[in-house]
Amino acid sequence: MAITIKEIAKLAGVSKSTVSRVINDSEHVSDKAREKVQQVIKETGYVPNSLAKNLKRNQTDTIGVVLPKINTSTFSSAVEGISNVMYQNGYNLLLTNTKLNVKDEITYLNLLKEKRVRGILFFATEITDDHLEALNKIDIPVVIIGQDTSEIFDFPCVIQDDFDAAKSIVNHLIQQGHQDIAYIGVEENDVAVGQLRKLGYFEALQENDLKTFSDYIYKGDFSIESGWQGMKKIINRVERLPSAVFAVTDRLALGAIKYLKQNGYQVPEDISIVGIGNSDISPWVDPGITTINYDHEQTGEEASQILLKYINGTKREEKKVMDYQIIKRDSVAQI
Amino acid sequence: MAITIKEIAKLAGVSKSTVSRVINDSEHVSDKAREKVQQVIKETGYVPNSLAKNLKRNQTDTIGVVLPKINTSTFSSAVEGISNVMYQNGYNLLLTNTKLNVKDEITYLNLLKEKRVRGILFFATEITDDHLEALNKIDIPVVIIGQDTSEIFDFPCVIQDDFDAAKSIVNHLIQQGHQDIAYIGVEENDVAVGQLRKLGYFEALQENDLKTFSDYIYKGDFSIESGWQGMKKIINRVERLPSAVFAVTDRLALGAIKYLKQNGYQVPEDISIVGIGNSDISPWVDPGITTINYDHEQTGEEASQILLKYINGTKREEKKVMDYQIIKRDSVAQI
DNA sequence: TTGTATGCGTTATCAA
DNA sequence: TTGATAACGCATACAA
Repeated sequence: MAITIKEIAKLAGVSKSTVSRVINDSEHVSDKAREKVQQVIKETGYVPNSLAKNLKRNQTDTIGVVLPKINTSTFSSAVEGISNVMYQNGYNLLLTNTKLNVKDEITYLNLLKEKRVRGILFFATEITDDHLEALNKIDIPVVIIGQDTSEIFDFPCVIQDDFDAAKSIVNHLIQQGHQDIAYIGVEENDVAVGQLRKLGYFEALQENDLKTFSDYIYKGDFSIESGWQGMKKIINRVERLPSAVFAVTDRLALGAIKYLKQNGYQVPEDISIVGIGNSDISPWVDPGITTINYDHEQTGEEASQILLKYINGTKREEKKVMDYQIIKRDSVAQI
Repeated sequence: MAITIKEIAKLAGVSKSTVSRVINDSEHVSDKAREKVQQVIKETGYVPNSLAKNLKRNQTDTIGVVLPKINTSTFSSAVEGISNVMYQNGYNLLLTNTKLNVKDEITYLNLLKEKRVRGILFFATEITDDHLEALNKIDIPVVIIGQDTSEIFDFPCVIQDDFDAAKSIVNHLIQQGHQDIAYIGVEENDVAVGQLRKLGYFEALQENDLKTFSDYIYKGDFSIESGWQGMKKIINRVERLPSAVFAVTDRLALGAIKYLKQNGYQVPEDISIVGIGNSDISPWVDPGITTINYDHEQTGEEASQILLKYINGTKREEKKVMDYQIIKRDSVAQI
């Protein structure tokens, strides 16, 4: 059992109140008493019990983070950004990892409420009725990251413009002369990545009077392996080879490139490839991947700022759409 | 202000004690009272205040994690493993990110003490006198990850066998006929990566009566860019080209490969390259990188298990050296 | 400037 | 089976 304020008081020959005043840099403490108390604290290595402090103050300095997977650069970068901002503002991070298990999200939301966290940063993938119920009852400031929930919830959200970004990168392909563009994506329960990026792809094609074929469409998961598999499936079943491939993430693009190289195709000479996300390895692989850059760290920072405003009760932004840029590298050929 | 047990009691027409018993699945509650209380809890969305509970019980279910950088696959994978084990055992994670700032480590250690976390997982890079002082006073179970501190501290530690691993992979190069092997490493304040891996390199050379030249040695940081720079420096200053390069991480290897390809060298035909770490992208880049596999997720899990044992006061392992394997891919040629 | 007393929300002890 | 009450460690209003 750790040492308490009471014992410090006894050792220093003062009352608990005086010790408390010293700890909190309060006025009205004689230099003599202050010195004595500080000395005793140093000797004993006393550290105040923040449980008691927070109970008394009825608020904590902890921010809860709910995220689907930690070891993915998108999320870990965002957490990096979050920790930057939150630490500067005196908050700590309670991290909960749902491992892509949607049910756990509800569990964790309740856990965070139990912990009386000051606010919650919620990385959403899909939003179910259970989410609705849990979030509506939570009574804690929440900012949602990654999915546009502005029409469902009264909470602010921070999103990438997935639709526009996908459309832009596919348009870039079209501008380079590509007409037969295949698609390697993910399942559609993830609205932002699975649905919006696909819609962007279709819209770009449509606006340019281009057709797509079901042969050209592959949906898998988020793994690099899935990109490899997708490329394989497409290559093997297709009548006419696509001249370009739009992969909805850089990791998928990397897998696709690997398959092509292993099977004697040159990238971009034979087939061009683009991704989305600008993974940290994308400039370094061969060829460097042309992609959309989102600054995930900045997304985390932005979401944190919005949450802080929310907590402090000042103005409340409803929806923040993060910027993106096309990064042109060497995976696209002009034809 | 959230609703409290007192109000639940009033609404349910029972005493606080009865509500508490219902919450904690205690015996000695009539079905009628139980039902009534549960109903009120459901209606109000009441969630117990864990601050008060923990204060009363004088212990928390929180594990503190101190780590130098989140968005690095080594660390984020380890955190993934940690969250696996800790969640299963009913613990939550309080995450602190030092951003490679050693001074912050001390700050965070104190913060975690203030929070009365149940145990600490400490990812160490270097150990200073300040660390010694802080850790010796902490009075909370700590497990150190990544650096061998068994001779300095009375805390358990979980490490990779960096020396052996480096020696093995360099030996593999030698077995493939390489004699001129360059080194791309990191600064030596990081004992495990900066010192031990270099020592393993030297020892492998020495045991095989091979020489190295100062021209062959480059030390930078952990970025992919640094691998690129290192390769450039070595290529440009060397009299005789090395036939192989040992990079102390896969990311450094990736940077080195990029430089070589950009400058007309073929990997592995002209120069072979190996790394350490088996990054998730290493099988997918071109060529696939021959490397040492550490299972970081498992490292996190192992450290968590040890911490749990420590917390529960059962047997205490002093030092756990994690296993490794050589993964042979396509970045090494036989000569 | 200092100390005493009270309460934060919960659990646990004891008596009813 | 229930309820009143004390206690956890701290901050604070108030009295001295």
